[in-house]
Amino acid sequence: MPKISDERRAARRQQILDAAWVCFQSRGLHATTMDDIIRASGLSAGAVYSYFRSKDELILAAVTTSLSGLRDLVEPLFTANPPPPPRELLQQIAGAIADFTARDGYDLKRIALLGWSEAQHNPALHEPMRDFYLAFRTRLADAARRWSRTRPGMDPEAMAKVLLSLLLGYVVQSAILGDVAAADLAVGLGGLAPPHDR
Amino acid sequence: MPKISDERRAARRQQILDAAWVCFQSRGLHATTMDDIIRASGLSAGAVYSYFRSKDELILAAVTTSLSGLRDLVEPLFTANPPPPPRELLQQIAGAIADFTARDGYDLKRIALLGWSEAQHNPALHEPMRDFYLAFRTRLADAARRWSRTRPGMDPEAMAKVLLSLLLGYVVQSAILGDVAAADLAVGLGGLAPPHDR
Amino acid sequence: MPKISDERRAARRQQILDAAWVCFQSRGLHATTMDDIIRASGLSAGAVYSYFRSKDELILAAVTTSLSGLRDLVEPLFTANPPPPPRELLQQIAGAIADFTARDGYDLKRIALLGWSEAQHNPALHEPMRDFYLAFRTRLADAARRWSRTRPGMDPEAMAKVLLSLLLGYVVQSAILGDVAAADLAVGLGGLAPPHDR
Amino acid sequence: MPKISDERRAARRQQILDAAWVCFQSRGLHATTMDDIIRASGLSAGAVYSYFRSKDELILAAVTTSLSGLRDLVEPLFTANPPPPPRELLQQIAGAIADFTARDGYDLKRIALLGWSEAQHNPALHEPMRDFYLAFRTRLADAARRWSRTRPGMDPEAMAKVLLSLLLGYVVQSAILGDVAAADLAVGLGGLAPPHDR
DNA sequence: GATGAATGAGTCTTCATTCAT
DNA sequence: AATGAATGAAGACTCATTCAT
Repeated sequence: MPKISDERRAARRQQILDAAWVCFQSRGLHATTMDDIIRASGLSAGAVYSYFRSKDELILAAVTTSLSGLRDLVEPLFTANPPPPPRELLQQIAGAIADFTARDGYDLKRIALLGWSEAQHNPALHEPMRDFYLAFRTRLADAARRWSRTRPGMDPEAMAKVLLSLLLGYVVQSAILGDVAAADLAVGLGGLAPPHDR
Repeated sequence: MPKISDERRAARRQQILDAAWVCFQSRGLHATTMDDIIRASGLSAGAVYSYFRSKDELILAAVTTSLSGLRDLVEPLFTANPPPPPRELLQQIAGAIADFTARDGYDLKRIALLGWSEAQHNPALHEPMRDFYLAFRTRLADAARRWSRTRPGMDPEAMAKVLLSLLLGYVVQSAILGDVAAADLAVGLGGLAPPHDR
Repeated sequence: MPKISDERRAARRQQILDAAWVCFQSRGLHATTMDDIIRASGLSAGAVYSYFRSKDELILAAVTTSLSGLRDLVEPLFTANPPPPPRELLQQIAGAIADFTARDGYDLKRIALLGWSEAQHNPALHEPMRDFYLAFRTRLADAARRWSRTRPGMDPEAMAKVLLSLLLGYVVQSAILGDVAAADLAVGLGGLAPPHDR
Repeated sequence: MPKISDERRAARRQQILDAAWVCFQSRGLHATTMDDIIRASGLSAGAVYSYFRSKDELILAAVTTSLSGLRDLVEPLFTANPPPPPRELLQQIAGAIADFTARDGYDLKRIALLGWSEAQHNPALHEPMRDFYLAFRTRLADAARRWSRTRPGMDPEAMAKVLLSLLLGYVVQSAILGDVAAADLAVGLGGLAPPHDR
């Protein structure tokens, strides 16, 4: 076979990555064997290893690819000026996460947990993940800063931390309990916060 | 009469469980070998296996023990009548999680991620975990219900989902970004919610 | 099984080493698979790996063990005072090498070639081998120095180099052509050297 | 008519062989992968395989080519009539081996060890090698026979074995200890042999 | 003719678990 | 009851070779 085109190469890579996602999701990162992925990808061991040097590299690629896919989905939501009010923005992002999930048959929410867990002991994974969530939180803080203009005295950083927690927690709760909808966040948030408490 | 008293047995079990936690935390659930745990526990392979039939059983015990430890810590916070206002309760629980973490040198927040991840593919783990968080959320809904009395029109179930998300997300964010304090939740929550958004 | 005695451990090690020698000799260092050795040793993979951490370590042990075995056999030949004349010493050492060979069914001469070859690209092997042959040559130079007393003007270092070459070359020639006896060295040496040439 | 001229074919073959030598020397026969050679040769896998059917064939060609290269270098030394005296001939041959070594950046002495080692388990390699050294020794015996005319009672065959041993051992000692010069052989030989011993 | 992507059998090594002593 | 040596199935990865383009 002569030199393969770049698109073909990229397509093969994606084909392997997709196979990996499916396996990772159904068996977990470590319980998935290379053989699982190889079989699922429909390629040979050698072919898979010519695209990804090791299982670790495959895990890294799978997680970072997923991260950047999520970013592409969420990024547009931050361009509105002025930003939608907190609860609406929250619902939009949570909705985007849920949509991403539906795509291609694997559940981002469940897979996110795998990545977070792995990142605890895998610095090569932790670093890009940290960068991603930091950048994400910065976006949220930007929005919070603009909300705060109309009502001073707020702490945009803390608001961003709360918003991010809400989203991350939504993912966890969905993965474990499975009965949380994006809309619940907005609705539930309405009942909390001042002036009700205290 | 057993050659080894029940207390001694329980102590041995805990000794193994502690060793397992330390290993799990620093290496991850799957990357930790039984040999790691055996060595860390200071016992022999046979001894460890006489207390836990398999690695899976050890993982299960480690996770459920940790879950019930957390419950014991959080439970008292729900007994106050009337319950503290949302933001205060939130901070108390988050504080308890952080305290639990500090205990014994292992970080519950980081370990929680391992358990959630594992539970995605381990039904024996998923079930008790689901039960735990469901019970936890019920507690939160109870509190929400009582808050709602003074101000009707709220949705206690949705409020509980938001509170739980906030707490779970706090754990994730702490584990990945590491710069979130229990107090941030209360502060940040103040800036969100009505009447500001719309 | 309780703790194994040191002798038993050493015996097991030797058992594996013997199996390795047989395989190495008949298949070569690299063409021998760990599975070959495992099967030949009559133990399990895990058992073999509990005695030798890797194939490289096994190769190293096999070669250095053989080297020190040879040393033990040759060392006594250097204790005679005064040393036997060159041709006699040569024949004694070559004879010892041949004897070593006969022992236990593997041929040191053929195996030596494997070790030399491997040492070219394996520093961990090259170093002890270099040390061994350097020490060996020092012994030869000591003997040469004593011969030189009765007839000055000789160069003991060069004589040692020649003697060592003769012995090493005897091994190579035996391994490749197979028709050289220890006695040939002494006989043939008689025809060379002054005053005949020039 | 072939698309590629015979000279071009021969040049390509040599190009591959050269690449192989460089790889073999620096990594060893087995540790060198076909990919190493392919890359070093600057050709494609298919091209290399069109010149050599297998790695074994490449190894065989590399060794026999090297052997015949050495023969071409040494052969002229045997044409002198009468032959130079033993020590001088020895030094000339050893010098030729060293020169061959210097050529093209690979060291025949180190590579010879690889070939000898491989020949132990590779009959296709052992046979031509045996033939080569046998022929070489015959040349040496011829010379010895002529030396013996002036001084009867010598054993030309044994003398040839000693000379060959000396040369082979010189190669080994150079490869392992690296501090032997061609001249050492002649000098050292002077101190051995009768009438000193006995 | 040439290319180099793909193949897949085979290698080394690990590790949960057992059981003879 | 306790020990820890032994087991062996399985996993990640390599590499000589082929063949579609």
